[in-house]
Amino acid sequence: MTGLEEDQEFDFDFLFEFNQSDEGAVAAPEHYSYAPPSISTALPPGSAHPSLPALCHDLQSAAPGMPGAAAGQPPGYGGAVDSGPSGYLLSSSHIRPNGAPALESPRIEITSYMGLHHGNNQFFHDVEVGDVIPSSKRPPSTATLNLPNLEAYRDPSCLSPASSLSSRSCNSEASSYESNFSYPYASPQTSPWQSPCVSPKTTDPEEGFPRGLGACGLLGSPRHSPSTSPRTSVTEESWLGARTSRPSSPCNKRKYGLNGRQLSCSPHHSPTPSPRSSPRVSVTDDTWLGNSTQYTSSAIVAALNALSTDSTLELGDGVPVKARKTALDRCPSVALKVEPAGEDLGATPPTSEFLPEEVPPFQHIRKGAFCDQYLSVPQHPYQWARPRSPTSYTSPSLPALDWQVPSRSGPYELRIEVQPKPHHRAHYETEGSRGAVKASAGGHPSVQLHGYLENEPLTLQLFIGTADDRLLRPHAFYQVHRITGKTVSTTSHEAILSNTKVLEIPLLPENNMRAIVDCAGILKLRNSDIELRKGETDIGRKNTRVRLVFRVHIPQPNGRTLSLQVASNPIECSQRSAQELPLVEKQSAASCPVLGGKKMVLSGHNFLQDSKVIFVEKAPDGHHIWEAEAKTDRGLCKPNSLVVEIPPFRNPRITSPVQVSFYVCNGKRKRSQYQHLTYLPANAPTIKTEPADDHEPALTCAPGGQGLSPLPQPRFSQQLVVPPDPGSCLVAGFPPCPQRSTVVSPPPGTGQELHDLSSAAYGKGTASQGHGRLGLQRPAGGVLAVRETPRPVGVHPGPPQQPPPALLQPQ
DNA sequence: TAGCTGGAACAATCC
DNA sequence: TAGGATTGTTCCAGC
Repeated sequence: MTGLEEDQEFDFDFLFEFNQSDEGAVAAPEHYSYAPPSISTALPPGSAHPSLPALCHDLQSAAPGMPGAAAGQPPGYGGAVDSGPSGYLLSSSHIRPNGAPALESPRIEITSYMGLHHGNNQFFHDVEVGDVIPSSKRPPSTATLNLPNLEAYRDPSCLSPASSLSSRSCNSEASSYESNFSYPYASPQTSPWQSPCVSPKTTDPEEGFPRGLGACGLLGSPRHSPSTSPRTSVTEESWLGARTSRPSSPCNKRKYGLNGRQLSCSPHHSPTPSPRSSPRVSVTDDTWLGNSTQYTSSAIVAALNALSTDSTLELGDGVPVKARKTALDRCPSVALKVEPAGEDLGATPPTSEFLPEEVPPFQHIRKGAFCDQYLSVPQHPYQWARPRSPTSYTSPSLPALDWQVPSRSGPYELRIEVQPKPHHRAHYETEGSRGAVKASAGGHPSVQLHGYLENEPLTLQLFIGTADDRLLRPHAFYQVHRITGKTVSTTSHEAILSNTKVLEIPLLPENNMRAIVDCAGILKLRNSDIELRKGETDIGRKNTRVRLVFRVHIPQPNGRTLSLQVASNPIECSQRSAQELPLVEKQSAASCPVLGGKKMVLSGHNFLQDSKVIFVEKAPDGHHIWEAEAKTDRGLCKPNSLVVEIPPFRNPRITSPVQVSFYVCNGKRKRSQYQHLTYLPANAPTIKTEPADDHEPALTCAPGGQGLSPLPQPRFSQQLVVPPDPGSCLVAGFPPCPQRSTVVSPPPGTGQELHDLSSAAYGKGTASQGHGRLGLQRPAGGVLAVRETPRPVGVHPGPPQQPPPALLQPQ
């Protein structure tokens, strides 16, 4: 329980309410006991400048409580943000005549880094080549500060696949600093013009900038691409991916892909087709992601991030995923701190919000320099530029996207009123949009913030999150895609936060703080492109399940910002999977007497007459220690429902509830996600077994479930101050695997996260118990936040904040 | 015409 | 290692 104690401690200390004041910012670090200086230990000799710590880290990295974590993390978050940034920014804001940031001497590393970018950076290169944007137009400051971001952001979209050669090499080698930067030049094939940014559509004023600052503006994307491009999405979609033709797999899959229309006609492609020789765009990926930063200490990257004016802009791209996760993701928060405007990152309002006069130097840079990262919004009653109360909205720090944030706190609750359909075929960059995610019953998902009585509109953030057994985090292979058009009634903005595209939707008081999400599609990025990112450890194959993650940042009277988050039920995005894999959306029972025999109705999709339902008990290490096939009533089997008789548990003498998993199997490799069910001791009172529709959180959530619960009860009790959310646990059935595994059924957002946590812990049985990889934290507001520690970065020197892999890894 | 959709071909990868 | 099964990605066609 040592660990537990520590966690608990975190719980209370950890804040998700970010205080715009130093106090708040520092809070986290303090709790973590992070020693800003710790950075130095992690950073390369040169990078360990005192100033960096402040800039670089964020909360993410370490699981609080972990020794390693403590050492690594926080410096950045708290201290860094508050102290560092401001000062740092100030100084950095001064731009050198040449556009390079006026960094202070100690930051030699950074300076050099920047220099590299400047000189070698693809970004710059492109710009020059493209000749699209006069250098004069690019504010030096912007260029300097954003460079990393730009690059990162842009690479994917702008680089032509052709350039991949170099990228590949970079990838593989990832070794030399030079190699990184070299490819732009090295590869003659790289055609700056090809940048997706060139998409005709981009020409649209609205669309143009949005894509990311970097993407377009900074790139100065010529946009002269053939207007013929049929897909509007090109621009948007390409932002991330390497746009090109095919390459997904290591080899080009299709002959025609290279020769065919893609090359010749595809509007997406740059006017100047890239030589076949460079089949892959990966360069882009590498470039944008790992490129510049990959050779740099993550800390430096973070620092750069901090320098970046725009929180939304991130260096992350240039950083190995791992690093990115740990450092960059948080960057936003850090960056925000820097922003005086008082915009919170998450709620990041469009830059447009700031009036030039009002905008601090950086903001200026941010806005003027590059196009906004935000897409312009269609006319709508809601004014993005609508002024916000400066006093309350100044909180600079916001939780990184991979932080686990509760869905409810105090009087507020962010709730998904209408869940999305369990299936939504995502579209590739090479395809046209497949439309917005819809609700099962028709219409679209909707989200509402309850308990908010102010008149100020807020911003609802939406991004695509994972739906696996691990903690919720931005999905590496999917991005939210903004849908526009006549059929879309909801206005939205796009922003990029740590490599993750975020859709920002207004939550208006006049709409009861409810938003109908009819503007969000899902873009699939090629596995090969993502997997090639430095440090990316996730694999795309069969990783086709996502969740819509909604966040809102509520300004508090005390100047802090309260962040709430809720995740939808899982959504299967693969065409084939959606057609073939069984899917359990609901289960009529959450628990059953240990002797079994109880009938349970499963609702979902793709059930077959010969579908089998297998119950399994997993050991902490994930091994199945018991398996039993449930009897199914074939006569009652329908494509959307299945009736099974729960088999008796292997040990009829259990004295405490035991949670097991089960799945529907349609054949080899055609299994549903794990669902959960709790066996109750024979003499124990049945907690409750209700139809899934009832969304009974109970059962599993009952304290009695301790046996299964990976996490100490106290933890949950604190978090789950909230009544079980209907949409959560049991009901959400579908994939919620992890979530349900817990004994608690928290609200969709929070709960899920928590569940994940627990499940992870349970599954792994590792350190998670005590203070596993996750940091369970509790905001000042009393809300706990659980955060998954960053995935270990394979390639780079782990950011200082990185905790020991073992502890960090959820799975 | 552009955006959505459903379906399926083709190729890489897995088993 | 060969071959079938899967899965990912792209293309096509219809609405």
